[in-house]
Amino acid sequence: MAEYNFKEVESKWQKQWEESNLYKVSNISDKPKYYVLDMFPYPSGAGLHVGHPLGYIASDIVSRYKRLKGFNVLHPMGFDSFGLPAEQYAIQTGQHPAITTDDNIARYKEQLKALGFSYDWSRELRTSDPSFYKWTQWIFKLIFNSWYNNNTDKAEPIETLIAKLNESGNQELNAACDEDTPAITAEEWNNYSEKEQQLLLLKYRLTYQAETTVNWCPALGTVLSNDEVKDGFSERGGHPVVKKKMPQWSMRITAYADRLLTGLDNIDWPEPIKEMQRNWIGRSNGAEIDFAVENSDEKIRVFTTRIDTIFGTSFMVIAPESDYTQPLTTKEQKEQVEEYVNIARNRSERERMSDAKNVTGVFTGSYAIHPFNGDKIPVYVADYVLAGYGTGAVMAVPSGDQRDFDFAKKFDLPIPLINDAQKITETEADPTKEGKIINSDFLNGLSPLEAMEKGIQEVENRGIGVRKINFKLRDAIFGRQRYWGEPIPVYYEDGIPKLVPDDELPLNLPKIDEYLPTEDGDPPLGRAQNWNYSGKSYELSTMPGWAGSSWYFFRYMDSQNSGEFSSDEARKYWQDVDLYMGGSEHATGHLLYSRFWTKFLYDLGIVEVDEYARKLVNQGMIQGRSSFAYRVNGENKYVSKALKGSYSTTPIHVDVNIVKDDILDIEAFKKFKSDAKDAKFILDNNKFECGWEVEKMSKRWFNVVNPDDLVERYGADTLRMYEMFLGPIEQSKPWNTNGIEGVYKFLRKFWSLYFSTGSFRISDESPTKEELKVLHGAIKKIAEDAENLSLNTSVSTFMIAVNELSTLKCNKREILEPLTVILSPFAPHITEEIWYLLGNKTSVVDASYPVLEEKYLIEDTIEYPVSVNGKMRAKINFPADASKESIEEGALNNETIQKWLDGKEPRKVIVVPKKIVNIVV
RNA sequence: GCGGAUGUGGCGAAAUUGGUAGACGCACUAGACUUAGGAUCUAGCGCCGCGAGGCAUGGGGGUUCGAGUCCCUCCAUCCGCACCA
Repeated sequence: MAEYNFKEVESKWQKQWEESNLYKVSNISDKPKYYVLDMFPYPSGAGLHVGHPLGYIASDIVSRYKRLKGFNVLHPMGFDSFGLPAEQYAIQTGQHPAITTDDNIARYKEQLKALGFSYDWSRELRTSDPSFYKWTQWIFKLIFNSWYNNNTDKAEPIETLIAKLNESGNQELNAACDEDTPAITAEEWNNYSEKEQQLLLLKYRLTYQAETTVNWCPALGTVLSNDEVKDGFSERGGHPVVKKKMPQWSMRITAYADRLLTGLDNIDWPEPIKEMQRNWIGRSNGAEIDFAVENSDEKIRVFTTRIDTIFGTSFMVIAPESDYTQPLTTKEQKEQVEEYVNIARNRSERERMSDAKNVTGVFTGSYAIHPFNGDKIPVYVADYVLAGYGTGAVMAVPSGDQRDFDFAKKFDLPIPLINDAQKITETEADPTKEGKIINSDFLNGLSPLEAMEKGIQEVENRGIGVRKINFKLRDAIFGRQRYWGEPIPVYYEDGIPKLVPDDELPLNLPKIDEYLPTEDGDPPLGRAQNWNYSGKSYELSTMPGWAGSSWYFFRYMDSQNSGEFSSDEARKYWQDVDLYMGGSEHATGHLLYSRFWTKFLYDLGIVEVDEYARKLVNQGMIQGRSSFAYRVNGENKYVSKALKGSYSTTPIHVDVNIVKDDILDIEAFKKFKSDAKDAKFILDNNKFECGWEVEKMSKRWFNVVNPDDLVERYGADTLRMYEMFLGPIEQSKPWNTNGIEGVYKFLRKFWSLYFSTGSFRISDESPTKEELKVLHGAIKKIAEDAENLSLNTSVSTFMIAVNELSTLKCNKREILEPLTVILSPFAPHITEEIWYLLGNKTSVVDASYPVLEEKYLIEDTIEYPVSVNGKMRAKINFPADASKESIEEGALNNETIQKWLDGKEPRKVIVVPKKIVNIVV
């Protein structure tokens, strides 16, 4: 077999690997552990496209590299198999989503296996599998049975809360709870009925059911979490979303806001992801202040981060949905306010956002009293203030805040200046933090920063407010009115949610005959027969998509364990993920929720770590690169790109699979587009060139490139290396198959190093210094690149090494065997075959990474570029052990240099060892 | 508007972190071998110039003997957030 036959080689070894369970990993090992995790895919019907494997290939290379380096590597794969598409397909066809899902997974696995990934498939998991969601339900129960103690700053079992309530009520409690939790004494608590007690506990539980404003998507018939809504539309499907009040299961993620924020400092994640999470959590420091209301007992409590500007308050604004609205509206204004509130309430998110520039609002008729100077301040209702943030009311400082400014202009309210550095214009406020405070009584003369501190102190002294930290983060809605998700292990007794006992788990998803909501508007589970716990109905909503993915990384450690979430030994050994590879689109969803659950499990002592992924790398998105042929308007005629300027044309999408190097296969095009079969083609240089544009990879634009086709044509090893060669892993880029030939050519050249005159022939001669230098140079560079994931340059390094060895006609075992080993993470099949041909009985996977010998890299002489006044002149060789002095001496006395110096004395000589000699005249 | 990232040949990209810019690959050009092949090999390939040489890392300015790299400023593209008080 002198010719490299990738088909034969790849299928042979894939079969071998599978039969011998080569990639099975043990939880018991003396080796250090390394855990490489890919974000598991949702198995969609479309199969993998060429963008999906990008991260998988990179993580597989790292896994294989770490194995060679002597680590015990956990590298699992599974499927996030609950989700909307399978359910919608079920609604249309009646086919059970489990069947669709199984089919899709089978196809995904086939595709993944064809790429030669070193996954331990014995650990495969699926979130929709009862043996997996049993533990998702188990965690749900733990969360339900916990509360957050702000004093200890961790979650605790609900029993400790009950003990405190028995003892002293909730007066001394410092806990995360609902806003409307009443203050009660121990006596009151003890006099509560069982039901009343349970209702109160719900206000503390880390997952709870409450009437909440939710994102309701009528088209999908379900609620969505904040991160599933983009610009007022659902992320999946792009349907409009409205705000609606509904009783919903929620997770009290807000209890963890601070820890989720500070935890970011200890993990090696990309800065943009950390920044997105920081913004999403949105911590801000400030104060809450009470404003009295004229002729009323009401007080308006506002939140501000700029208490230094309090003397610039010329009006107040409350949110339309705010509880203040009703009591503050006077009789005269009632009609107007109600009308406004109604309009505001019925506007969709989308309308509200697109209309953000239009300032609207209505006077309530009430006046607040400035707490420091006693001024009368009119109170307005306006929808630019949100009910959900802070207190739902603001003190408006028009000179310092643009929204307040716009409002003041529109309603002709005063705009007092409170800072000597403020420069406001006709249209713009100035929120400066420079300058000194003016017109502000006791704050005068202070800098804004000083004034903030003094203001807060004063407010606290007078007992009219408190220092306060606010977060943008909201509790996460946890229920979905869908079928294809984990059942929530809860039933209802007398309207109180009760947990299904552990020994009844998993609570299996029941069979139903139709997947639509019931006639009464209940979720699909309302159709299930016997969906009850000894006569008491189970919860009808299911868990959201992010439930299973919030903890799956712990399950891989011991995924077949049926008695435990995972064994202590397994978790103690694997600890956490060393490298997590996945897309940045999960920044404020999965990547935040999973940190939350990990911290929770850590608090309960179930897991050992409070951050589960040390290092995260985001692979870039692969975009589509659409090809276009230019059709002459009004004629059945197409024109090559370079000539289209002379015609009036319309670009027509062309299937990228019939275009090579931007040259169109015209015969294939005639078949692709039936109405073009008699078309004329105006060529340029005998070729028809297509234009191209970057678009999302989608069937619609005929720009989907399927990895199977490329594996068929070039083999998995070529595709793997080409995807890495494309550019830095973190970078998004359009897919372009141009250039794959170069990698294919490389592998054939590599192969031919081992063959001469048609047969495998390898020499046992000792290598020359030059050959050793090539090898060790490669070992060094590849190891460095693998450590910091510069996999694109490693491919280049291999190409250079193979080219050089090929030029040197080197076929020596001592060189080629180690080269095979360092290439094996990148091209596992071809190297496995070579390894076998070299006479090894075990897999190349079990080889160890060759030891780098720096001595082969050290040169006898070093070539220094020599420059005069910063201008490069030539390279001159110096002995490798030359000192700075001897170089100066040598360089200055060099005849050529003397000529450049033109007889002048050098003013300065700079020698950077191994780098440069620069002479300044 | 706020936050983040990125700008280098015809294209994808390198650049040991301040030291010969464009490695490696694609495309292209010329040649060799060929029972013409989508095989292989050799050479060329940033721009201007016959040449010596000059100009080049989004634009402008600065620091330095020396800047793709550091500083200031402007511009463009992409991504995220968006009435968060």
